[in-house]
Amino acid sequence: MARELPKIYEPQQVENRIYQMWEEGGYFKPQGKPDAKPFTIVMPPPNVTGQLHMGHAMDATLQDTLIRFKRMQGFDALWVPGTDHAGIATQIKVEEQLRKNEGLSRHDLGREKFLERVWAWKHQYGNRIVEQQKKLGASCDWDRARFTMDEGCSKAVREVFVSLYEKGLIYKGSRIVNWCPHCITALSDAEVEYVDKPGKLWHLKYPIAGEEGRYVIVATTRPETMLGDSGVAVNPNDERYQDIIGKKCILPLMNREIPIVADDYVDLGFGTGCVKMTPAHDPNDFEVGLRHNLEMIRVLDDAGKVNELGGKYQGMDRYEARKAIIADLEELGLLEKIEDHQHNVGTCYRCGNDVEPIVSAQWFVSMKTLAEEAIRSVNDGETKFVPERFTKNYMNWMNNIRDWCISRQLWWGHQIPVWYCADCGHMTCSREDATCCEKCGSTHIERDPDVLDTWFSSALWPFETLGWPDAEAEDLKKYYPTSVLVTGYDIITFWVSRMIVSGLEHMGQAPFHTVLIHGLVRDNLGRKMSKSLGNGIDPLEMIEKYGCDALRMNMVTGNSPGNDMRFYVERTEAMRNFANKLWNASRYVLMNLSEDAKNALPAVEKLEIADKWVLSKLNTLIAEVTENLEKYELGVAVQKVYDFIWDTYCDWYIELTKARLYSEDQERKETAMSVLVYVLDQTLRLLHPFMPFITEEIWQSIPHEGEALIVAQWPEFRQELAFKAEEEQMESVMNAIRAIRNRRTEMNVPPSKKAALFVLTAKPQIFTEGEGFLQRLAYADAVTLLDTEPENLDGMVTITTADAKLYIPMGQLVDVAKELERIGKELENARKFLKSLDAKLSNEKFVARAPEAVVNAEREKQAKTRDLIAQLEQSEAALKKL
RNA sequence: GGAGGCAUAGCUCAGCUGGUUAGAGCGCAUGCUUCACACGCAUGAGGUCACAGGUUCGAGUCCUGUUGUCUCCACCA
Repeated sequence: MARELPKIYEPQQVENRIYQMWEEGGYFKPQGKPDAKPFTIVMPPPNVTGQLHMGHAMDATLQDTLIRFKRMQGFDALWVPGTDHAGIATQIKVEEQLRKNEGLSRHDLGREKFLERVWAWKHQYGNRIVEQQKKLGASCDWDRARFTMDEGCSKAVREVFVSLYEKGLIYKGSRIVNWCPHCITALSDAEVEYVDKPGKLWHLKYPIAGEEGRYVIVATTRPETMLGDSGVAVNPNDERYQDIIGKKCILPLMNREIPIVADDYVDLGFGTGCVKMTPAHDPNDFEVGLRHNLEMIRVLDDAGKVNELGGKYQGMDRYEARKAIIADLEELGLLEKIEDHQHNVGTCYRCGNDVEPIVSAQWFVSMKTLAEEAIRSVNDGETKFVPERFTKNYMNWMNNIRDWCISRQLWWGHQIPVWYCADCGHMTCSREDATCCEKCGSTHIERDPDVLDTWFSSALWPFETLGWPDAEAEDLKKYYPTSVLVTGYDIITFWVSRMIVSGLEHMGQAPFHTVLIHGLVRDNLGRKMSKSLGNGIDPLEMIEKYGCDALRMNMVTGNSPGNDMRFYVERTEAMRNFANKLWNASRYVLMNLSEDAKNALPAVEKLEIADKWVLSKLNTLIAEVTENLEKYELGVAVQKVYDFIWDTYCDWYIELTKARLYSEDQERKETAMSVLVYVLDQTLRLLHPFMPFITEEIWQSIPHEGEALIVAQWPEFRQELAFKAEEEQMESVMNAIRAIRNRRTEMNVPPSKKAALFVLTAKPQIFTEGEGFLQRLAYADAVTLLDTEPENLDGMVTITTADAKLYIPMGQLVDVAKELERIGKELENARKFLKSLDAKLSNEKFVARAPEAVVNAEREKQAKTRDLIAQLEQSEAALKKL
């Protein structure tokens, strides 16, 4: 059992082996007893094209920590993994490859052949991200892994589309959509990134029809759209323009008569107060156009070039056309002025090109009624956000909901299940692939070429992964609704809110009761990690260098839910050091362990004060950590475990046991060993959700029952191990020890030299009980324990700690003046503190209203501080005599 | 324009429902090869908890305002 362990912990030697052991042991599958409550998490599916980044590391760590915690608590814990087909991202990736390797575009191959290529790509590379997640220690049930384009998900998507269509919640309509002329597809609102850019505001003169020499002046940032103008609008309350409302003006260059209308949309204060209306190329103009029956003239094609309605500008791209139009207007004297204008330009989140609002026929989900239910559900507390403030975020979006454009002009994705009849024009929307028109029976039908927005399938994730639409699927019945959803705040609207909507609509129940939101991982300057900045830190590299456990610890320590985190390699390093600390503490235990040692606590009578102290502290730790984890305060929980291991267990308890371990007293030695092993075992359990690998590795080496730590039982508070009194006594001993060390350091006493500090304690029994340990800790040879007060106090300085008095022979003081100064400072502090306590305690209101415990504590402090001051004064006086 | 976050030690951040003389990691200073660990041990320096008010016996913690900073949503031609 006591095997030779290397001095330095080497995660690389351990992690893969342990992970394999877990996987082969089937421990990632739900482990609950038949009556166990389920605890389910569905993993936010990463893109198949994805490369593991710090965001994934954060995501996975939090989820894995929760799952492992609940698994150990005895829940039937299930973590469902999967990947997302990621429409545009994947398609572009394969297209790029195609172009690079074969010089072909997707059109050269044709839809069917191209899709074969994408699938081939998926089969070759799609598992990469999964393998990378395993490096994070993710304990997902990989056998249940799903892909948003697999058969089951496709069925779910089809079912949802058709059923929403049948309910009239999906419709095809002309709307202004965000169009990317480079990617040649519509983008949802969320896929547009607004970038502040310097631009120009061109003031154009439109002649008023029939009134020679009179103009309206309109301002625009996109003059090329004037080709499609079908009106000019002013505010109905604008006194400047009352007389021209209802008149017409001549659209320059196109020589078209367009009406001047009045609409509230126009802001009196901006520009000239006259706005050109281009209903086909601006969302606001579109709305105004509908109200006033303005013509919809689309002048740009899908690639952003001027089309046949653009007169002589046909064929130019939008920027060329802009130049040409400005030049022409200037020549005609119709360019009033040009102003610099800073404005927010929508750009494609993929390619970065300016988005062009274009009117086109797209599919939409009517969100209004769906959103109402989603709002109600969260209001009723069926789903809670942690931290709570993100509820506002969610509500804000839901309350201002707009219809969701779900069609994308791509090939990779779920193709829209609608067929158009060439003969009667009817649309057939069907769960099965249609072979003929459902209305006229014609076989001249053609399927809609568009595919669905990737988020359309992601929105179904919590139930499609569990077997839906098969309502009888076992997993669905058992694990839906899921428990917690863990994700970053950046996709609350994209994803979380849409899952809530779909869960309520199709399952009749919100998909999870808690949404745990985390922040973004930023670089050490606070910037987002991104490819273009090249400031990303590769989690796999960190794992290779410091170990997975260290990286995971970095993700949870010192971070609170919803807040961003700056990534400091130093922190990972610190966590690596912590792993090593734990490793060596365990080595110490194992080295001293006898062959036949068992993991059982000795009888209470045999426990010594230090044992009771550590057990009692452990007890508190268990209660607190469990509570923190249940409240999703992972950062607080892990900090406590960390402190316990390093401070309580290593720096104090292990040191306290040394005297016994190296003594001849076999019984005392065994007691200490048993407690050492017991506390280590319990601590490993508490730490396991955070640092799964090293804890499992160590746990396998110490005496244990059960197969693996991953499925071991979570520790519980044990009333019989709460030793309040001993805990306090031990703390007082520790304070004395600290004071001794402090004196020694201040007096520059080298360890080899006796400091000749004499300790008298108010509780001598504490000190006499385990002589050995005090000596050791205080550099024993330098301390003499006294049973009674020294008879002659002359030549002694007295220092008082909470429960002990330290007598220091003057001769040992290196510098009397320095010591006097120190005492002076301490006195000053103590007097100040006492004054504040006196004031507090003489305040009747405080005594009357504060809880008794608080008042008593203050009284106690007051007494102690008085004592302290007296002792300090005594020392001061003694020193002054010298 | 609307909403929200953050502001605590040199740096990065914890601090739960208000209650010890405010904490950690890193960094810094001093000493230490003490028989688990120098990826270590010990000791220490360093903070009017952004500013101004308010509530309270009591505020880093709750409320209001100010300043700085970041983010989300909407997007004005």
